[in-house]
Amino acid sequence: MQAFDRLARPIQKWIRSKGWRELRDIQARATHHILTTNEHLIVAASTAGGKTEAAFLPLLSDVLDREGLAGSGFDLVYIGPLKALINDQCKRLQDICTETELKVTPWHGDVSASIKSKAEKQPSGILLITPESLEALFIRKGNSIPHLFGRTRAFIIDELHTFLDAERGVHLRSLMARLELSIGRGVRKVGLSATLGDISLAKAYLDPDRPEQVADIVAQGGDSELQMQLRAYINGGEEDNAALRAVSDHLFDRLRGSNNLIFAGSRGRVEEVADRLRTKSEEERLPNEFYPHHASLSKEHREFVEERLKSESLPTTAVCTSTLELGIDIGDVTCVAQIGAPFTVAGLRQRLGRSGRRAGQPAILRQYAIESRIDQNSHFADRLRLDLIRSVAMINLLLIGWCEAPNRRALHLSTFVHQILSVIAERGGASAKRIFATLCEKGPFRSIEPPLFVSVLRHLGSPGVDLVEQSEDGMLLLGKRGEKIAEHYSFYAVFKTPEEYRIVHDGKTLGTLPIVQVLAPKMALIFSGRRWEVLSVEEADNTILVKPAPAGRPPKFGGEPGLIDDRVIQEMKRVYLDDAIPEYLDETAAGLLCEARRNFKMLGLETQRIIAIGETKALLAIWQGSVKSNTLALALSAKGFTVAAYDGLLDVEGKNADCSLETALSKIQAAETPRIFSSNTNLMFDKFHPYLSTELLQQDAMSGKLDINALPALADLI
DNA sequence: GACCTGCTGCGGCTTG
Repeated sequence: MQAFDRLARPIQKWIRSKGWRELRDIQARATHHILTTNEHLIVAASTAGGKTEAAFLPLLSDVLDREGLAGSGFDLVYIGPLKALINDQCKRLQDICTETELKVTPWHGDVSASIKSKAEKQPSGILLITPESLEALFIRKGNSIPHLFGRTRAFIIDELHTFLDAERGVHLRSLMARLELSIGRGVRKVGLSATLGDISLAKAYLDPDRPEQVADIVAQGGDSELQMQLRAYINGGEEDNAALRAVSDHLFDRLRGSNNLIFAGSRGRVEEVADRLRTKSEEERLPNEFYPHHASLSKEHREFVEERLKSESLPTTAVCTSTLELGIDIGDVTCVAQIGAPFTVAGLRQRLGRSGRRAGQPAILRQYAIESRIDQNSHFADRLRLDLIRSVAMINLLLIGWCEAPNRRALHLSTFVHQILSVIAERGGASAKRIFATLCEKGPFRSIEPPLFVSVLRHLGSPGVDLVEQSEDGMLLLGKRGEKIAEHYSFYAVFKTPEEYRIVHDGKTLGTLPIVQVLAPKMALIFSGRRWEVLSVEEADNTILVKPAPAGRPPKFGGEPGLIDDRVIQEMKRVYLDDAIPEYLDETAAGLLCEARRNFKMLGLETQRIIAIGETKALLAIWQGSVKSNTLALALSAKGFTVAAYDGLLDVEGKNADCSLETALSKIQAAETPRIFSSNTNLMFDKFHPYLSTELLQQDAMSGKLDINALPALADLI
C-alpha cells in the first residue's frame, strides 16, 4: 500500500491542492510507521526537509480516521522551544487542517487569555505549547489536566536537540511524565530534529525505559554540497581592532546583494561588526543592508530584520548571535559566516543548515579567525593560535559528522527543586513518597537515590529556607516562601535570567542591557546598529535614556564561557601533530597553522605534558575539554596555585602554593577524595541553587560541571 | 572566554 493511500481524505486533498507529485521519502516512511505501529519515533532531517509534515500528515490522519480515546482533551500536543516557532507552525498546521474540522490552538505567553479560556472549556484538535506554559497549567489548573489531555494521542516535540538533557529538557521530560501519570497512561512521542549527534541519546530521552523500542527515520543524503573557506587576520597592537575591521570589510565585499547570516560570537561583537558594515555602506554611498540581531534588541527591531530576510525583496544580511540558529522560517540564505571559533560543533552544524537549502545550491561557510601579532614573549595561548586551531578542529569534526552528546550524568538539582514545588502546587499537597515516585521513579530524576532526595527535602524545609513544610498527617505543603515563589509567574521557567536596564530613546525601547557594567551620562554606546550617548541612568526603574551621537563603543553584555567537549580538544592536538594543510585555509591561515605547529614543537608539547615557564610558572597540557580542565584547575587552586584554563592547556602559577607542582599533582593523584572546593568557590549557577546547602551544591557541580573521577588520570602528567 | 529560551491573574481603565 502506498503511503499516500493510508492518509485521511482531507489530508490527501490538501496534498493535491499543494501540487505535490509525491510524498518525500521521510514523509512516506513516517506515514507507514505512524499508521501501522504505536511506537515512539524520531524524525531527523534538515531544516527545510519536511519534518513537520512527516509527523503531522499521518498523525492528523490517525485522528480523523480512527476512533479516538475516551474522555476529553486535545488530540495532539505539539511542544516547541520558541514562541516564534509556535506561531510559524500554527500557520502551517492551520493550512493543512483547512479541509478538516480540527482546531489548531497556539498557547504561549503572547496568546490572548480569551483564546486560552475558550480552548480550556472545549479542548480538542492540536495544541501548540511551550514547556513553560505547560508548567503554568500544572500550577494553575492542576486538577484540569485529565480534562485537557485525557484523549491526547501524541506529543510532538520540535527541535528535540535543544531539549535533551539541558535543564529545560529535563523540565519538559518531567512535565510529560507527570502528565502521563495524571491521565493514567503513556502517550506516544514523536521527536523532530535536524542536529542529533548520537541518536541513541535522543531515543533515551523519549523513552528512558526502553530506548531500543524508539524508531527513527533519518533523511537519506539530502545534504547539499558544502563549500568553505577559513580566512585568518592578524591584529596589530594591543588595542588595535584592525583585524575585525578587515574581516568586516571582506564580508562587505562578498555578501552585499544577497541574504546572509554572520554569526559574530557575542552580542558586543555583533554590534561592532554591524556598526562597521553600516558606516562602510554610508562611506560608499550605498544603501545599508546589514542589521544586528541578538536577544537584547527590542522585539520590533528583531522582527524587522526577520521580515526583511524572509521577504527576499531587499538583500539583507543579519549580524547575529545564536538567536538565528533555531528553526524559525527566515527563508534560505546564500552564505553563513562565522567569526571566531564556535563553542560547539552541534551549533556550527545547525547554523550551516541555514544555507544551501535550495536544490542545486551549495551550503557556504565563511569561517574567520582573528589572531594577534606575536613575539617570543607572547603568551603560549597566542603562540599556539588556539582560536584558529579550534576552528580547524571543529570543521574537521563537522566533516566527519560528529557533534556533541548531552551530559546524562548531571543531577539537575535546581530543576529538581523546581519540580518538587510544582508537584506540591499541582495538588495543593503531596506525600514525600508520591513526590519520589513521580519525579525519581517515573520522571527524569532517576539518578537521585532516596538518601539524596531526603537531604534535598530536609533542606527545603529547614528554618530560613521555608520552601516546604509538613502538615500533621505527613503531607508536604508549600511553606511561606515556597508559596510566594510558586505563585509568581516568574516561577514557570527553570532557567535564570539576569536583571537588565532598558535602553530608551525618544520614548521607544531599543532593547535591554544586563546590569554588569556601570553606565554613566556622557558615555558613548553602540546599540541596535547605531551610535548613542547616555543622557541619564534612572536607577528607580532600571532605564537608560540615550540620544543619537557621532561615536560609540559596544557595551559589555557579560556572560560565562561555554563548555568545550573533550573530543574537540583531542582533535586540536591531532591537528598540531599532523602535517597536512587543509585545502580550505587561505594563505594567512595556512601560514599561521605552520607557525602554530612550530611553536607547539618548540614549547616541547610533542613529548612533554608539563612545561616549566620561568621559576614559578608552568604549562600543563591535559588535552581534555572544559569539564576536566576545570576539575584539575580547581584541585590545584585548592592547593594554593593560580590557574587559568585555555582549551585543554592549564596556565599554572605557583608563587603562593603550598608545595611544588609535582608534589601537588602526585597528592591529587593518590588521594581517594581530593579536596577541590574552598570556601570561596562559587557554586550558585542555576535558578534554584540559592535554596540548596553547600554540600548539595557541591554534589550538583560534581555531577555536571566537574569530573572528580577523572582526577587521578588528569594529574598523571609526569 | 558565550549564546539562547519563557511567563498569570487581576485591578483599573475605556467603550459600546
